[in-house]
Amino acid sequence: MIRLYDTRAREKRDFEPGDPQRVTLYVCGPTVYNRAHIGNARPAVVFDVLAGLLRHTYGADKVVYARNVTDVDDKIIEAARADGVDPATVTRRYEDFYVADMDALGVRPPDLAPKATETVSEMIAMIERLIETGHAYEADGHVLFHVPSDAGYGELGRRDREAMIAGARVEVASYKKDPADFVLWKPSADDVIGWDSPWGRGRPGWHIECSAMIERHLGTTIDIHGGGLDLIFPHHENEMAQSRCAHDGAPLARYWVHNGFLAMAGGEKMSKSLGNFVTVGELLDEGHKGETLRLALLSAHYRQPLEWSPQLVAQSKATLDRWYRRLERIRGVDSERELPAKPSPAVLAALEDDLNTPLALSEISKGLSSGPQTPGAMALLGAPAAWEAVAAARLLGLLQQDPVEWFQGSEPPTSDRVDPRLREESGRFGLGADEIQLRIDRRAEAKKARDFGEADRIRADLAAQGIVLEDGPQGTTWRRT
RNA sequence: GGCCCGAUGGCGGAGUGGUUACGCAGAGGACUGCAAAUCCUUGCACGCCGGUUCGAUUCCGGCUCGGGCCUCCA
Repeated sequence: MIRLYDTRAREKRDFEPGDPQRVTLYVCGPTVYNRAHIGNARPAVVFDVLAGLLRHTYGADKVVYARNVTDVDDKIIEAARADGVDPATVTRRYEDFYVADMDALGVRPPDLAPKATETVSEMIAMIERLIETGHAYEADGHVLFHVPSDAGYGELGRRDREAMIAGARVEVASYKKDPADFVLWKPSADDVIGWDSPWGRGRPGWHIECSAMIERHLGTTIDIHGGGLDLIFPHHENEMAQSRCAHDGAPLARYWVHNGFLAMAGGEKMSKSLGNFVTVGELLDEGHKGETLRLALLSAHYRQPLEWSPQLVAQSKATLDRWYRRLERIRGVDSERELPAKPSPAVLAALEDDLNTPLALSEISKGLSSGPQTPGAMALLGAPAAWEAVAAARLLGLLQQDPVEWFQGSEPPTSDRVDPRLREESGRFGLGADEIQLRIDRRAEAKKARDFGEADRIRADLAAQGIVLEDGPQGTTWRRT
């Protein structure tokens, strides 16, 4: 039984889907006008793990996971104007970056990635329904949702009317009937992207986008709606209100799941507006592997704050190095010897308890250490616990690579599409495998001649280029640091 | 100001009314020509003040500190 902390109930609840044959998950995706920072990647990774768990539990073909792309937004319009291009150029560019960045982090593509610009007619239809039922009104070219018309408003963010009005620091537009009313549709000037509508040429407000995309692709009431903590109010509150009012009171989602934030050194939230962020692309360009970043993101419980630091990344790398060595050992040298296994029950239990990834990771560590310690013996003898730990790691999107590739791979995942040859020439990847083997052979000869000075020189020279040699019973192996 | 979180060893980070987290780093040992890796051993903890209890890091209250939302933001 999966248990999830439901933001609306403010407690962990047993998860029961409306229809186990079709479990629906919707997560607010990126607004594509700039590069994703590592904090933006947290929900993508967290909900990727949740989707994986749901698929494991209900069957891969029983889960529908949608993560939208917001490709119409005032920030996009600004960015396009600044670059002198049209918005579609901006959104295409950054959507490609987003897909590549998430792929590097091992985030499996969602089943559906609906775009706001492709759902405008549904938004208009939903707005019309809201007007008909008295929950929205047209004013001064805008259409606004009338908050007092919805008795349930405020239940997610736990805000009463006074609090909302007191908190509204923004100047209240004169055309609003109530200070809490929010925009469903706004007019577009001639030189701004827009669509024809019963209220003139304009564009949708942010909140209606998600409501319409959910309705179209997943249905009236979905099982889980996810996103970052900061979306609770106003975004999700508004989404919830719109959908409920457009659907005769049917709730938008059975469970609301929100991830906590990443902080930078000093504990302050990482955010675009504060400028204290590091992008996924930058981290990849520094040579960090996507799986390392993924492990770092999963090292804290998803609702807890997580301070991003070089130490966190280094620690994650060290952990994965160890795990890959164990994988190498339990598997032996022959990759064909992989035994099929189910994820270990302890790891599943941890994940089922509100996605307790730190505990899950700890169980994986324990599992990988179990069984006979002789190379290859586990493959022959079974060592079920170790194999179950491997399967569990893979459920989390870790240990996806071949160990040889992990340690010796010359092609770190990269964000931009740079011709690999250019990087090779620039010395970026250092020595090739053949050259390294040549030096190892030369060192072996020196060792045989008991010329340890020369042997150590070769080793030190390689080390300076990021190549570590390890002498084992079967000879010398190497890896990149 | 309103609402809401958090505070665990050198660091990261779970968990629990009385017993072990786990990982990283450190120390000692084994192995090694020396290393690296690996294995063994090992030290180090529950913000402060009260309360409940036979017993609290764990429950309750208060305090302090930190953070988030209330405005675009994952």
